[in-house]
Amino acid sequence: MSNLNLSEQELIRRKSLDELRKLGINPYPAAEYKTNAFAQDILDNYSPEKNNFQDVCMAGRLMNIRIMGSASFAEMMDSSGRIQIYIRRDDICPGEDKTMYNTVFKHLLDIGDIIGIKGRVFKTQMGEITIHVNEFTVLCKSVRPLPVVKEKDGILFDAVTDPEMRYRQRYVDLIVNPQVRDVFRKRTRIIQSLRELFNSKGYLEVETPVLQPIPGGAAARPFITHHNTLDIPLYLRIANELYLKRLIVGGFEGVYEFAKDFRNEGMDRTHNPEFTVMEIYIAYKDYNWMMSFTEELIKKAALDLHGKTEIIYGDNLINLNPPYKRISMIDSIKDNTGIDISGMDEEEMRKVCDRLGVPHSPEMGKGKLIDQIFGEKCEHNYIQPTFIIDYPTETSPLTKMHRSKPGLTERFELMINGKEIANAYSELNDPIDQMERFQDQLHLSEKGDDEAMFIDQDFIRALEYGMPPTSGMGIGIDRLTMLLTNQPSIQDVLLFPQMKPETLKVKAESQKEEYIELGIPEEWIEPLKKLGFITIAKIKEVEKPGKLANDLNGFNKKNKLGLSGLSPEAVGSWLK
RNA sequence: CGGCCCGUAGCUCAGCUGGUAGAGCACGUGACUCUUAAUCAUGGGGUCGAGGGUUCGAGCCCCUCCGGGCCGACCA
Repeated sequence: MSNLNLSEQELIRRKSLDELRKLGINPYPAAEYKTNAFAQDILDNYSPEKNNFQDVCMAGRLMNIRIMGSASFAEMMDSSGRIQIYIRRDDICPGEDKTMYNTVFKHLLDIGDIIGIKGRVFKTQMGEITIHVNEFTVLCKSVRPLPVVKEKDGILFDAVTDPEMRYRQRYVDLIVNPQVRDVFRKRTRIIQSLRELFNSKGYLEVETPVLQPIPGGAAARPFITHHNTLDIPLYLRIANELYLKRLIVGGFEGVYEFAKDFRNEGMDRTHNPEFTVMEIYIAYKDYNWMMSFTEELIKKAALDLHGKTEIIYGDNLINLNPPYKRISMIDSIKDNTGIDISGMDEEEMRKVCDRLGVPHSPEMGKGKLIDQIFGEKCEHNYIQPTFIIDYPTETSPLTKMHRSKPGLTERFELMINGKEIANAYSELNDPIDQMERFQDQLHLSEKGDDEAMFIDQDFIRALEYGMPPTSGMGIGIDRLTMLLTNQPSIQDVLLFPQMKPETLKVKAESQKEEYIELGIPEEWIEPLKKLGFITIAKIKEVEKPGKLANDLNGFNKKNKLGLSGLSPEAVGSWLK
C-alpha cells in the first residue's frame, strides 16, 4: 500500500533490494570495509612506469555506469573525488557462475549505490587513469534515484541549481555539486587558520552560555525560550561579549570563542537567524593594537586558503595585504558627502540627513544619525579593506571613551567589499561609566527601541572588581567565509541554512476497511486509489457510476491486472 | 512588509492565440570486451505546487493559498 506513493524508479530499486537479498547479498552490510586508497591520490600519483597502485581497495558511490556487454566502465566517487573503474565479466566471475556480473552488476546496481572495489590501476587507450576491478562488494543500496549530472570539457549538463533543493537537501547538493564540498572545507580551514593564530599566542579557547537570562553584548532582538525546572525565561545569546569580559576579569590574558549567535530578525542574502561569530578579548591591549592583529589574522586566513592575499569577490579584485587604510567616521562622511559634521548638534544633523536624502526618525539621537549617514553614503564605497574608526558614544555602549576626541569612542569596524567584516573596541572597564551607559540604553528602550541593551548587573559587579584595559574584536565567520570563497549568499556558506518548513504532501487516505464497508472488493481498492480516489468522500462524489466502472476496467486492462470486469450496477451499489 | 520572477516525469527544461501533456538525461528490456555527456534498438513513466473560478474545454486566463529566488524596506 505504501508503494502507492513511490515512483516507478523507486519501485524498481526496492525490487533490486529484494533480488540482492534473495542472492544472499546483504544490501546494508555491517562489517568494516578496509580501504587503502583514495581517488584523488591515485589520479595524482599513479604512473605506469612506477607500476604503483596495483593492489588497491577503495569505497565510494557509483556516479555513472556504462555497460558494454561483458565489460563495463563506471565512475566511482569517494570523499576525495571521482575515478573511473573498469569491470570485466570474466574477472569478476572467473568460474561458470556469472551471476555477480550479469545479474548483480548489470541489473541490480544503480547510480547512487555505494560499493567497495579491489583491483589494480591502469591507463585506458583513451589515457584515463582507471581501476581494473577484480572484486566488488555492495556496501549500501540506494533506493532513491539521484539527479544525474553529466560533464564534458568542464561543461555541466543538467546540474542541480534549484536553490530550494540545494539548501533543503544539502546531502544531494554535496553529492552532485563537488565544488560545494570545497566551499565547506574552506570554511573549516578559515576557522582553523584563526584558531592556530590565537593558540600560537597562548590565548585560551573557551565556551560560554548559549542560554542566557539576560541577552547582552549587542543590540538585537533575541529568541526567547523557557526553562521548566527553574521556571524562568531564557534567551538564546545574541553575543557572548559580556561573558568573555568576565573571564578577563577572572585573570585570563586572552580568551576567544567561536560562537553561534541567534537574532530574531529578518533573513536575506547576508542574514541567517543563527550565525557564527568569533570574538576575542585580550588584556592590556587597545584598539590600535587590535587593528594590527586583525590585519595579521585576515592576511593569514587568505594565505592559508589561497596562498596569496589577492582575492576576487564578484566583480571586485580585493587585496588583503596590510596595512589597511584607517579613517575616522567623521572624515569618511566628509570624504563621501563633502559635509563636515564635526561639532554639529542633533538639529543640524537632521538637516544634513534631509539634504542628503538619508531617512531618519525622531527617536534617533545624534549618534544614530551619524551611523545612518555612514550606512547610506559611505559604507558601500569601501571595497578594499579599510578600518573605520572612532564611533559615536551613543551607539557604542560597551566601548571606552576616546582618549582625546570628546563624544567619540575607541572603536573600529573593518570594511571589506562594502560590508562590515569585523568590529572591535578598547573595552569599557570603568564600572560607573558602564552603568551610566546601560541606563542610557534603558531610556532608549523606554522610548520604544526594542533592540536597546538590558542592564546586566552581574557584569557591572565583575567590572567593579576591576578588568584590565582590554581590547576585544568580533568577526562574522559566515561573512568572512563568503568573502574568501566568493559566495554571493550566506546560504552558500551554511550547510543547513534556515528555511520555512517543507509542507509534506501527506495525503489523507481512507483505510482499507472503509472501502470494504462500501462493498468494494479488496482487489479493486488499489486501482481506485491509483485513479485518485484515495478517500471514501471522493468516491461518494462520483455522479456517473458507468464512467467509474469504465475507468476501472480500463485500468485493469491497461495494467494487465487480470481482474474480472465490473458492471456499472456493481459500481453504482458502492455509491448508495 | 512591497515589487518582479519561478514551481510541468527521478533530474534539467520545452509547451504557440485556451483544444486529448513533450524532449534530453535517468529508468525497464535487448545488443555490444578500452568506453567516457559511450552507442544502437525498443518500452514504460505525469493529481502540470494546492484549492477555487471563467469556459463546451485550463499546464496556459482570473482569484486565494503554499514554497523558493532576486530587488527594495526593515534590520546590523
